Amino acid sequence: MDNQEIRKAGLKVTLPRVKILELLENSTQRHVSAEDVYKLLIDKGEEIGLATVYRVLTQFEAAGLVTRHNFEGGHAVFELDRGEHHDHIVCVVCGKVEEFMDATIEQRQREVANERGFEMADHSLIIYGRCNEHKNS
Amino acid sequence: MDNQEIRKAGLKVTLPRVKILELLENSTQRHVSAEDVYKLLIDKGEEIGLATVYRVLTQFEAAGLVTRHNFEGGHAVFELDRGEHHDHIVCVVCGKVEEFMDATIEQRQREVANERGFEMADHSLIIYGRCNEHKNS
DNA sequence: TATTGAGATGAGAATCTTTTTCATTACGAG
DNA sequence: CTCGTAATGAAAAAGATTCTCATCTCAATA
Repeated sequence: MDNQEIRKAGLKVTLPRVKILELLENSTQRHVSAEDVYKLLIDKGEEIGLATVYRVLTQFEAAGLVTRHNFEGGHAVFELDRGEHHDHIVCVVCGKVEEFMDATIEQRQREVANERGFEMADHSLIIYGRCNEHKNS
Repeated sequence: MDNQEIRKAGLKVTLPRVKILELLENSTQRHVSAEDVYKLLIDKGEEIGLATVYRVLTQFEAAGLVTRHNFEGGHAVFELDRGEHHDHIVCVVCGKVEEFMDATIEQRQREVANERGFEMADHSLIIYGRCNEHKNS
């Protein structure tokens, strides 16, 4: 239940927070911007402020409920954390995003960090390329 | 010589472009924002506009002279391309950035892309962790 | 269940980054 | 050296995000 997740994050269970979390859970789009969340909620007839959306998403990020991605494009997108870690591959033509997880890469990253005296906490890997439909363009 | 690089990129050799390229070559900081470039040049007594800095950096990126990174922080940073590709490992405490290149990871990335029908054009890998001096914090 | 105070919200202002507009200027081909 | 095109700078505009502050709401407790 949503309320538990919010409470576990040390946040009061408020209407805006519940609405945003619900939307993230039910959205067909994996990656949504703050603006997206705001518009989707407004379209659904909910009453919410853009500032609140930004605040809540940042809190959710701090709580580990969502991940913020700085893809290209000048604005951040958020993704609900469903437990399974993965990286992204983005088509530079149509913007399609696919997810993947590769044990070899994960493993080597940890090793590379250690070799340099770092203790890996997290990482961000984005592969840019042309998808099947746009290999020519 | 700088002028050759600019000319090769299909751009006219103008004072602002030369100044920016010189600065990138001589800067001690590997990663600079457009704002950084602008301020550094102004401080050196050069006459340049911020809009020009943005324009030129974008052109340099398109020409493959520099790489734009979307680290966290809401603003892009640029890095002079010195030929050798590399990825980054960033200390989440002090912000120190080190570079690395790992053939295994590079190789697997290409494979992962192909497996999914993508033709890899580029990629961005950033490992976040705690460096030697901040493993405890 | 009513009270109440800390924390949360919404609207709009403010801030920051980046892009656009447009009149002026400078490169470089001839 | 002349001239057309591309480049520049300043300021305005646009876009993303944060801040301010008066108001409201959750949830602990009386």
